[in-house]
Amino acid sequence: MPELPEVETIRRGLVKKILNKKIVHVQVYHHTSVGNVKTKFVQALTGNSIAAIERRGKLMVFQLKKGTKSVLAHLKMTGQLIYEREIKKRVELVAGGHKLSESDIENLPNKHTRVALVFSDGGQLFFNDMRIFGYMKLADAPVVAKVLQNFGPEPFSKAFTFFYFSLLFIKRSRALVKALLLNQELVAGLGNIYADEVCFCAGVRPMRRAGDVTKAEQKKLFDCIPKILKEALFHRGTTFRNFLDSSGRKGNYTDFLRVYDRDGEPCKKCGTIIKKTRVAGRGTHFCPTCQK
DNA sequence: GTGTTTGTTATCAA
DNA sequence: CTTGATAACAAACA
Repeated sequence: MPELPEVETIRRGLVKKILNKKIVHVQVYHHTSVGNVKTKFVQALTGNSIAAIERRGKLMVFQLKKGTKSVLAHLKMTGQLIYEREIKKRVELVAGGHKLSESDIENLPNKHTRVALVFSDGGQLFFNDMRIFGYMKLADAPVVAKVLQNFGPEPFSKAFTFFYFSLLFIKRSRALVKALLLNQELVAGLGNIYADEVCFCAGVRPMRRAGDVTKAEQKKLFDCIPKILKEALFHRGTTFRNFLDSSGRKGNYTDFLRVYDRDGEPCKKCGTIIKKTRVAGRGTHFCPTCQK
């Protein structure tokens, strides 16, 4: 589940790898992944290059150099954006005895590859997406602006203030804390993993009503959001199932998770067995002792 | 065959 | 119109 730390890890990797490189070939293996406009997609990208890569929440915006259009890339649940250098260099690396990850050795494209971009230096960017929820879609400036407008503040930005955050608990007093954290229009970038981790960090149960959360607890949640996300970003994200970064490497935050996917295991803080339940339609993990 | 996984959106009720 | 709850989507795996 690529959430803010995973998407940001990918974005930073891609900035180093593909920025301003000429796209010489575009292969679309699955037309719905590009919004059913395969021909337009190929035409807009071929001969063009990516001038900037921005991120808003879990959405990446690839700004094209020629023209005013951008490509909106959303990985949803199982999307990957993996860059590989030309085959020759990979063979040399293997011959040189360097350790490579599974996906470096794996042959791309594979059966889940939906789009491939080939650059003039021989590098290739593969968009893999097992479940086909994700997309790479062309969008002109007004559409991009409209889409970005629907996002709440970035947790690392100045716009994310405690004044704003605490107001949410009044305006959305009947919502569950978990639902509030997952709502991209309120706060951008949290998904199922980090919503649970933030709740543990703050000592608040995810199934509480926002209106019942005290100011002190709101403050803890507010402080925990950037804290947990920064921690995860430092470790290059969490690989629960599908996540790989732009080099095909797994995220290292998996070992640091306190509650997510740890049901039946002892709490790292108090030893109580972590429980799993369903909140806001999602699998939800919490420590019955540490979280009130 | 069944249940489960989740980001987002559609749909419905209040 | 707003808010909140829930189903649906899609593919793979235990």
